[in-house]
Amino acid sequence: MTHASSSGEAGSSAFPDAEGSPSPRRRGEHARRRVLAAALEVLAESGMPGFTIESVARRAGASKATLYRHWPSASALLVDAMDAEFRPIPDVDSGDVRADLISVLTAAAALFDRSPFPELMAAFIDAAERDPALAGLQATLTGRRRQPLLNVVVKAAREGVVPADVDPELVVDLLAAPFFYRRFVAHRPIPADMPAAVVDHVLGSLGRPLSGK
Amino acid sequence: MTHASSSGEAGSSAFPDAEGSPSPRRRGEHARRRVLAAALEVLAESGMPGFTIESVARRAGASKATLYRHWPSASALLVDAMDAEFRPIPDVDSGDVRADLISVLTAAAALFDRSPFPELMAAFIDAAERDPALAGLQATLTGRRRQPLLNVVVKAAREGVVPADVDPELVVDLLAAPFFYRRFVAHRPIPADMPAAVVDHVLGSLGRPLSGK
DNA sequence: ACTTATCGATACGCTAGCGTGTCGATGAGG
DNA sequence: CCTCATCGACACGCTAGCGTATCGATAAGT
Repeated sequence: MTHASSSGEAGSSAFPDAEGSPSPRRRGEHARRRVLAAALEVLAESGMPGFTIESVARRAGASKATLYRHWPSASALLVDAMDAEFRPIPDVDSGDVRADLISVLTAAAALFDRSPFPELMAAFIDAAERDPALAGLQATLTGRRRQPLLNVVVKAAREGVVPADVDPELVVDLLAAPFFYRRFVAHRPIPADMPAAVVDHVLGSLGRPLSGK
Repeated sequence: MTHASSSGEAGSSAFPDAEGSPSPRRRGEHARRRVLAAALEVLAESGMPGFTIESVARRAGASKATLYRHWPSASALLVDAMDAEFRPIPDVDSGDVRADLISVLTAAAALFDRSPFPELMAAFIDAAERDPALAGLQATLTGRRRQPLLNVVVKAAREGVVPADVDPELVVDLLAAPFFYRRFVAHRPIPADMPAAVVDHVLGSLGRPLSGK
């Protein structure tokens, strides 16, 4: 398989290497990268309705034939582009759990204010709803972005800063979710002190789990 | 103006009444309702890319001319359709704050499993990102759906079940957000006991606010 | 029963994207 | 320096949606 297929796992990012030729020409790599970047630009600007082979090719200064050479469909192209965009996020570990959480969440909140992330995210949410390959990729990418947060929470649990019987994944949900919710659902502003407020609420609940469960 | 314009406030839902005729014929109401229902079906099935005047008309068994008679654009039609779909949610007040919260969240979580709500929501998130009228409508509709939760929280604060100095809106965010996040961002399942777990975490944090704020 | 606004159907020219195919140009590997 | 895979460009027939216009049919109000 020479390109990311819409049914395959996310993140292969394999070159289009012909199986017969011993040492394939790699001139295509430049074109490929330009197309991936153009794809994200188009998606951010026009959303799924405007995400079109012709439109991406035009933006990339590439020929349609080149796109079809690399990807079998617009959906497959989108998978590759999104996978290339969202790289892993660096970890933090200052020793202070609260500070680390606030730091990560503040960085994340900043993303919501800067193009093209929110537009891409919104378009991707819609697309993933109807394309299983995109849904799987979104799950993978989300897990990737959750990792630093999860690491801090797990470490805190190991050190006893937080009770060991709580589900770390749920804690990460509680921490990260409000920002997505405000930005994409409620459409209300995210104040600068929101990361601290969220962290304090969640940490507070973990320090003193309810008895009446 | 005879129809909901894309720049107007949400929820006018006015009939198309000609200003000159004293007693306008209202046959159009049937057609109008069929079209609104069809619009939501199409949107849920095909997302924004497939949300098309022709497609909606076909589904509604209506003529394109009829659609253009009622709405100036596809966006205006979408505003009306979404506004008609999401009616206010009934309040709950059993006297038990925890039980009330869990009840509302469980009902909400059930929505995520049943078409066409999630598909509509996803499509709407994308659409609202690029159309200010839709963004405003989404904010209005979201506020409408938050109301029951907000009432419970405010009541709890008034009764002292919860400290009075917390921001009720933020509490509602913390309660509602994780479900949207799981469904549309993380693409992970929502277990049956998640509403209780979320409520307990959030209530726990409110019962014992952090000192280090 | 008559009037009349609204209806569904259908047709129009137009644009845009699709997916494929064919060029000559080009640039990296041998 | 030569070769050949890949490139960009362009053209093709096709489909789908756009927005407008014009019909006779229909059903509500009088």
